[in-house]
Amino acid sequence: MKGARKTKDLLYEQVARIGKVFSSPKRLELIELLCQGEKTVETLALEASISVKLASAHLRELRMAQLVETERQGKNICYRLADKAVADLWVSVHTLAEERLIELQLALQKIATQPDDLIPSDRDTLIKMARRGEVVVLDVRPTEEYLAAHLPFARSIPLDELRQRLAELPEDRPIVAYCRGPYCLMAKDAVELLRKEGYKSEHLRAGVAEWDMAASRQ
Amino acid sequence: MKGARKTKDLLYEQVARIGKVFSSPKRLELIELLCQGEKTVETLALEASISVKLASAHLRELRMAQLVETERQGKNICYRLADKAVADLWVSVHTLAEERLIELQLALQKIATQPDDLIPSDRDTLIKMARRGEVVVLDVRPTEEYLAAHLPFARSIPLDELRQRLAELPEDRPIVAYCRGPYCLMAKDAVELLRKEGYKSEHLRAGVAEWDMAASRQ
DNA sequence: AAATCATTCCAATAACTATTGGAATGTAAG
DNA sequence: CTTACATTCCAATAGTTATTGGAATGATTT
Repeated sequence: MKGARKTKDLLYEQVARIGKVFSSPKRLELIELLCQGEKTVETLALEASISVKLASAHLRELRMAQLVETERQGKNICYRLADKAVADLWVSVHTLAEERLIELQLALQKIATQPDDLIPSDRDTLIKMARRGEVVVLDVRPTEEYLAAHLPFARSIPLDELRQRLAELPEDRPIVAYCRGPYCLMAKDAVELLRKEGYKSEHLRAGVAEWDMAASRQ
Repeated sequence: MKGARKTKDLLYEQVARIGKVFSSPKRLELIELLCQGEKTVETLALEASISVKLASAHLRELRMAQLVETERQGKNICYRLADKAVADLWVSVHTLAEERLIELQLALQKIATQPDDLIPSDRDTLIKMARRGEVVVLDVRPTEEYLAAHLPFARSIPLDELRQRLAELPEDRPIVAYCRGPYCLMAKDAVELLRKEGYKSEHLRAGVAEWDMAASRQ
């Protein structure tokens, strides 16, 4: 049964191609960015704070593992996830990491804002309240990302416009801010700003990918 | 905002610890084995066709990523998955690999047995038929693995005892054999043996981990 | 057609990971 | 209490992967 061994090795090796992609912090960050919608190499490099060359090299890995697709748009090359299942796997991986790694839990606690009891943490209640206008769900990501996909009833004010556009937000209702996911700090910053300005505000850890995955699992 | 960059790097680095575990073929094989129940280092090394030392080194990685727990049992040390979510992630990873990688699809086709139309491929129907005794669901893994967990209504005959124990199987009903999962070749071998002996038989690609995950998702 | 721009390819080096041999640890059995 | 056994720890080497600089590609603009 020597052949069986070879066959198995081959199979696991193929699966490991996918695992390898998820083994580098910067690739994970790129995946999370791509979960927000398609982006050019330059944008990705900028958002992940790496050189364009390095981003290109990492994206090449993603491409070779068939996890992303590219499309030329004029001068630029756009990357997008090849399948929603890639976003789901990203969510599964970081969720397991959060469950198992104490170091990660501690690091996340540090960036958490004080919870606010007036705001529900469960999905269904939040949606119901947003529908009735009892809370404002606020997407603080860049506009393009909001346009690509957003939570139900969410309103878009990118973080860097928030200070100027405060007037658009009602002062009498709580604001639930969200961004790209638990490792994106924009929502945290938004909440801090809003609280300083006297708003009742709360940070939603989930981003669109996390929300979608939770929704499709019910 | 220099601190934000550092914080993010730290977070993704933690998640990558989990990803790294899934980036080595041998570690994946060990995870799949551990999905079948707890096992000693020696057993794991033997089943994965690697040296005990190498197995120990890989298991150390799993332990450091908090994905497995150990317990001393006399002379031996037993490893087990720390959480069902680890098995789920293994299933998610190999499922995505099967969806995206053509090389893997081709390799799996080679080891697939001819399908048999009499046997349903969907879970609910299979269970219903097994309950009524219209098919025999046969677990061909070693007995301990069957005892740790098995599919509903499954009967246990380990592959290496199958030839001698053929008499236990009814000749008039189809036999659906399964083993550890899609990369385990035992069920395929069982089906080939059974067909040679005149039985109607079919190979179920899913193992217990795949079945459980599919069940909990409905 | 030349210049510009975004991106990739190639090659080199630095940093990490896998694998193996030998020594150490901790348990069990004589 | 000595020996045997299962496993891990440590150190060394071979093999991969990350990262960067410079050249090449392919599309747009002048």
